[in-house]
Amino acid sequence: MNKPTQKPDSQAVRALNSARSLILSGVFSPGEKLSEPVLADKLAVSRTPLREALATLEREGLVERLESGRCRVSSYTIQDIVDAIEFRGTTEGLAARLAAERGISNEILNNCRDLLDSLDDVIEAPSNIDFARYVELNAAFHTWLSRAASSVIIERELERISKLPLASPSAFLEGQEQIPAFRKSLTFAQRQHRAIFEAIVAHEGARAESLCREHARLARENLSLVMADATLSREKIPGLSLVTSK
Amino acid sequence: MNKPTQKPDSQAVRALNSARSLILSGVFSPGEKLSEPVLADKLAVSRTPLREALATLEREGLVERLESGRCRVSSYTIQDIVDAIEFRGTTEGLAARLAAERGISNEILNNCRDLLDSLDDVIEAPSNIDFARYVELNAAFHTWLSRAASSVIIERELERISKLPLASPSAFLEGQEQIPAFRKSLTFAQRQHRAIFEAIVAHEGARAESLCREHARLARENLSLVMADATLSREKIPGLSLVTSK
DNA sequence: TTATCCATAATTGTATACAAAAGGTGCTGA
DNA sequence: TCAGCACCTTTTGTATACAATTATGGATAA
Repeated sequence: MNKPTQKPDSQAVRALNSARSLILSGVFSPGEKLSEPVLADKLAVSRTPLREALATLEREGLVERLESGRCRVSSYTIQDIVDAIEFRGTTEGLAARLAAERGISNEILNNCRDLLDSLDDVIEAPSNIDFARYVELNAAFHTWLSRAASSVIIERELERISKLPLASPSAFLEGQEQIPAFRKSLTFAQRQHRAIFEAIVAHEGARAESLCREHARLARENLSLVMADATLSREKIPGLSLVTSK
Repeated sequence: MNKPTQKPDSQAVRALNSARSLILSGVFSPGEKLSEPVLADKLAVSRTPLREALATLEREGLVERLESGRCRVSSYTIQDIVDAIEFRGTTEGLAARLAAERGISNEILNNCRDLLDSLDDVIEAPSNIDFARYVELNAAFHTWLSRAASSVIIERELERISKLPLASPSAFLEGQEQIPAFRKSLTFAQRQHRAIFEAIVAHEGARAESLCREHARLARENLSLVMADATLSREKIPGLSLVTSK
């Protein structure tokens, strides 16, 4: 039997999730100062768990602390986002290289095979693509990758990096739906997924690494598309409101 | 005029520094559970700032939280340390590659030239090497490197990575002093410093990157030396007490 | 002896009070 | 007009109290 009773979220966790989504959805603007009593009141928690939540948001890069101790919503440039994506690509590349060099168990390999087959099914669907399912499977592939090196350090770091604003592998997928070249892009991404996997299986560390880096460039392309296309609903993409033009 | 009056450390900062050094120096053993009231009493702060300090130590990887909410001193395997060093090398490599590709200002370049010259002076000293000075300059070089890409994201991440247990560029230098091959090792490291710098200047991104990775292998070698040599005073190296044999 | 259960102690999560510091505002004086 | 200052407000940092949860230890029964 699994545990049927899971303990309810603590106040700190609730405050964290609420505050995070308020920031990512653009309710608070970059640079805006946050008052602890005011925010605590809005989120219906006391200052103690709220301060804990703010500390977490600070390490996630959504908020920064001034010397005075006040909290401010972070602000990023497009270059910052590009750098964060590059950083993720490099670290995923490290994970893939180590996985290739060290080898991984058949069971874990098969997990990924199933994932890739499911992704193929979604993409080759005759009717419309089940978009939510693609996002889910894509995230699962990247989670698999973060674990492929069998290193708790690297898994932890990749999990952290994916929380950096707009650095996650799924960050720009939401906004992509209406873009014409969309289906082709997904097909290409899936080809890269397969290639990364095959390289790992074949112990081709260098190839696995550079494929991962190139794969991350897709996110960068999507960033460009999103920023260029004024007709796109930019506010749909969580965290994009933190990006300032300057 | 600079600010003559710097505000005193907060209770949270004092608690953080005290607790960190207690853990790194091995006063607390890996796996040991920490009681907030007891620790707060020992550090002469109340629980509120102590909890803040513990949250910071958690993100630094020195402490982890059980599902019950209790705090436990983290435990690492040698493989974990190897992975953390590899991760640092990869990220420093990214910083160096970006610096090479993007170019950097003459002023910043000259800062590094001065650093490297000073390092040469220390190493080529006729009498004994000023060890503390070497450690200081070496750390300065790595800080310079973290800034060379002109990316706040990468600078921030490298700063974080250097706080992972035993992943810092200076982590094993303390224990190296008595090792015979010591001076040769420093000379070799300094050659690598120069080569990394020259590669960045020449916009040779790939070379700068792989040199950084290879440079980080020195830390791995030192780790092996320290673990192999039973005569060495392992307790001198901060954080090594967190490494468990299994 | 070993497992189970209950009572007790200790621990964490949270709210709140208060002091110190920072920020803001309007007044004064040149 | 504008700089500087005093006063008031707001905000953060910290201690502490209390409730809910978790660990502990011992007694009891198989």
